[in-house]
Amino acid sequence: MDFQRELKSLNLSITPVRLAVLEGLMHKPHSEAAQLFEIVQEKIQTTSIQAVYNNLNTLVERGLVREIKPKGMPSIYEIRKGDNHHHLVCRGCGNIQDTDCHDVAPCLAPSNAQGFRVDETEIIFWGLCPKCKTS
Amino acid sequence: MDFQRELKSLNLSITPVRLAVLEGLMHKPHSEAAQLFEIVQEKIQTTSIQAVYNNLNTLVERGLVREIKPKGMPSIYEIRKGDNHHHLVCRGCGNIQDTDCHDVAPCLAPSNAQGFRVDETEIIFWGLCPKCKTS
DNA sequence: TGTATTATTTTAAACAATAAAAAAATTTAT
DNA sequence: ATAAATTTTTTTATTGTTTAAAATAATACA
Repeated sequence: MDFQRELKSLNLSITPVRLAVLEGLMHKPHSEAAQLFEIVQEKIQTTSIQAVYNNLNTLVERGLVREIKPKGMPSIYEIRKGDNHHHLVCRGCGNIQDTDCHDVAPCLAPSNAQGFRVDETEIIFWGLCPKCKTS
Repeated sequence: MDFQRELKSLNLSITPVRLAVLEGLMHKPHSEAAQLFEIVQEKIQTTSIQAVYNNLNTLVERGLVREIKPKGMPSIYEIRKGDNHHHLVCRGCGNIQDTDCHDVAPCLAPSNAQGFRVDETEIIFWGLCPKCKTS
């Protein structure tokens, strides 16, 4: 994925921190800000968590990154792909997995939108992952 | 709804604060903790927000109350009903509305559970409410 | 009624995220 | 290539939400 090109097309400056955030997300999807900060820090020792938050926020605003905020956990982030996938979240250990949306319809249409203009459907499947299931 | 009976069957003490929290939720669903605190305070002037949080947490644990945490907003709470309804959330003003689940299947079955034992499907429809849509 | 348990109050603290402003880097236009 | 304008980063501080801990009070149970 050519992040430089992506950034340029969004009129965002190409900076080392920004690229490191995107590469970090590419490499470790579902990372939270603090984890990304550690990853970025390996490349850029002088960086700050504030820079990570700043970048995550602008990238989310511009639609390049998706933020998911399961309750009880800090926000986690992933590169936004063209697909419409959802998430499996383990109540035990917080492990998060992608799961494809098998049908577009239920994802776009609430049974009664009550006048809302819906632009996104967020689905979280809560449960226990294979490991936590047995213990 | 007989909250006293409900609490008793869960082996929870029946206390004024706890009843006021439940009545508050009954009366104003989708309230956040701070709002509930105000409501409870009208009846019990000496109460604390900590008591509200404590009670919300135990009620959520015991399954009597549901917590929804849309990103960018504090948790909001509602009495858990037998149904499997979902939520419309306005990006503009934070307004939250219930919407029925028109089909059980998509709510229970991810296309690929990857070994997870799924026990709940949480769906948030994001968009703009009628008011925010026009402005 | 007395004892054990549970809840409440109070005070403090943790945690996640945002705010603001100066310094530095990047982009744009010359 | 350079200067000016813009954007980003760093640094420091702060906010907002929620949790923690311990003493006090209330409730439940025998």
